[in-house]
Amino acid sequence: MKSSQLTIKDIARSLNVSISTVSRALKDHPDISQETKDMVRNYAEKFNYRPNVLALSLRRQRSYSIGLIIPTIVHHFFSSVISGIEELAHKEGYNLIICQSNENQYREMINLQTLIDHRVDGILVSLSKTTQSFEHFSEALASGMPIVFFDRVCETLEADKVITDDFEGGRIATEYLINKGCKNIIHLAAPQNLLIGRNRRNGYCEALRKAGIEVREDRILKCDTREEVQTLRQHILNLAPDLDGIFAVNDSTAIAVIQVLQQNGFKIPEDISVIGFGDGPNASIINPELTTVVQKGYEMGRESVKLLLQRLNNPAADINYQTKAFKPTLKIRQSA
Amino acid sequence: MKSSQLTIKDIARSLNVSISTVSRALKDHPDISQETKDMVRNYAEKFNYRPNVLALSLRRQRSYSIGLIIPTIVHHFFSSVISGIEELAHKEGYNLIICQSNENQYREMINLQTLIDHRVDGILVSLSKTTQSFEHFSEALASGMPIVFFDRVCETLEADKVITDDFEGGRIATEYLINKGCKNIIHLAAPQNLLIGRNRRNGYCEALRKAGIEVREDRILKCDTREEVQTLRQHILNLAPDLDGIFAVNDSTAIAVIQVLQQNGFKIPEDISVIGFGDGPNASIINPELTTVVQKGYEMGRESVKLLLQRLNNPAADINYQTKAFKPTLKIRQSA
DNA sequence: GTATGTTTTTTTAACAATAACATATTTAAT
DNA sequence: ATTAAATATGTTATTGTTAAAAAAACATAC
Repeated sequence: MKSSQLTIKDIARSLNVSISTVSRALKDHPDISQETKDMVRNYAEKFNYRPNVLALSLRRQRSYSIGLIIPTIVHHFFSSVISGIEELAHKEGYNLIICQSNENQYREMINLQTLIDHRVDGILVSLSKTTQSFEHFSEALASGMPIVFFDRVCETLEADKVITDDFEGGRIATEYLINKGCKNIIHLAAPQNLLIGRNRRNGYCEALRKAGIEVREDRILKCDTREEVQTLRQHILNLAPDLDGIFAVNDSTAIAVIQVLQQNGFKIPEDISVIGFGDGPNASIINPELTTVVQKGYEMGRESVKLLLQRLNNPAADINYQTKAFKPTLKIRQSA
Repeated sequence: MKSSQLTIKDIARSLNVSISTVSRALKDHPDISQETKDMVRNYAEKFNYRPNVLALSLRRQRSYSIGLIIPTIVHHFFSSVISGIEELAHKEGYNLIICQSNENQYREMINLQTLIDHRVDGILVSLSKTTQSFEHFSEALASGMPIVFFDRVCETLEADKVITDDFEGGRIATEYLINKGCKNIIHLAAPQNLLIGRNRRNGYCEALRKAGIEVREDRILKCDTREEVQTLRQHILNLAPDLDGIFAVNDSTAIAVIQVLQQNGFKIPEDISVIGFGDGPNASIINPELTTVVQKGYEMGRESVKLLLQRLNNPAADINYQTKAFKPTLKIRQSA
């Protein structure tokens, strides 16, 4: 921004009035005469005056921007969330500062500090996979920074949260497999430090228990990426002959197993039924199309912003933290 | 940010020194005694002083933030670009304000104004599909705002640009089909107001011409989304018996045609070879895996930031605009 | 013709930080 | 002892904007 923008000071000088007269004229303050208002506004319009948001933020002690800390941007679910956040935030006059933690706790801490330094009015966070301690967040919360956690949240942090009912998701997926007649179902699970990991797993266990099927630890594998499926390839293939169902913690893992199994002669869903979690666009590209738990990223993004704005607009507010849980549904296609 | 943060003023008051002494002590100014420096810095550290970036930006007339206008976030290529941008920008001490144009020119104009209002130091843009006029950008450029366009750029705007060599991409894809023996190749094209649309198409035409194959207008269909494939479904199926090759302007369109063709008994690649453009994760999920032109989103994002920073750091600089073109390569899989 | 009231405008301070300039010490050199 | 230089600190102005307080300017009433 070389040729710096026009300021009210410039206008004041040109029009031979004081700075505050210009300021008030522009915001239609009743003290200013119509004549002066017209003069100022015509001038402002003519030379395309635009208020300096930085100065406003400093003055108002409110920046009208919100920060986002997200584990990875290149991910269908997360990018959907971002899209929902961006949409509503801009509609409400806030702008969005994005930080990527890259699934790294240290980066997450840096990101948080950056956003606080930039005096954002509030922060939206989905935890990184490797985050094991939460003091950085509890400190920020204690200092009065409004934070809304979404999807990957922490049980012990008291704050507003937006989640998918992951337990229910795991439960209905597994129940569906059981109803289809599956008796030997493995679960490809997310890291158990993540609440979503534990919840989906617990939902899986609950469904088995309810059906009177023994929950076996050796049938729960920590495996939540395409790459990990490759790593565990042989192990999975060894198990496969005894299996009739797989519940994977996300779509890409589900798809990766399907591919591995198919390459080794297993028929999906005839030999083994597979269910994923997420319902991204990939789900309808794989053959057979993937049966999966639907997770509404865009809506979750919007809801997170809603909760945040609620907190921003309600004054001190009774610290009555809300958790909004989205009920997952099962999208039935061909893989199970 | 209720309990407002500590300021140098607070420190000055507590320590009974002047504000500027604190300011200088914190930045290790040689005029300040070691004693005072230690005192101030200990205090600052103890009470976790953090400078107010807003005030700094205002003072320095530089915000250390850059803006991004992107057509859609939920898109593998674009989210890869965002990821690359975020990565480098933060590494270089800039933060990133994201705006989504939603393929809408009006939104794009609003986004641009928002970013200018926020006094970002520079802007990164990929044009929306519907953008037909470019005055908003040329005005901003004229006023001295550094802008780097990437991927979807405009020929007539003088600015730094980062692109894929789309002509070359279209050419090598089509050439590969021809070498495989295809003689009846259609092109599913992007809107022709987009330069990438024209370039990919021209590359396609060039390859045909070089091989002595007639370029037929009725073999170029405007069709660049999954949905449009559905709309043109019947038309495509009518053409199909005469075809042996398809070059689609992006992966999702390629995949959608493959699915439509397969559902109607055509064998890919035996009956018809299909090539896409992009090389997203979907490409290896479809069966047969998609042969496609590789487009490096992450790298393009980084390169865009590099060009922008170059311009920000070079003073007035001779207006010597650069265009960085990434040479595309063909990732050969099974669909062609 | 002064007091009071109303309207309109200007001045000042503030938001957080910094740079230029000014001032007060101390030290060193003559 | 005097002065210059070096050292350390404070004051003021600045960035762009707004709000509160102050001050003009003008009008009306007695």
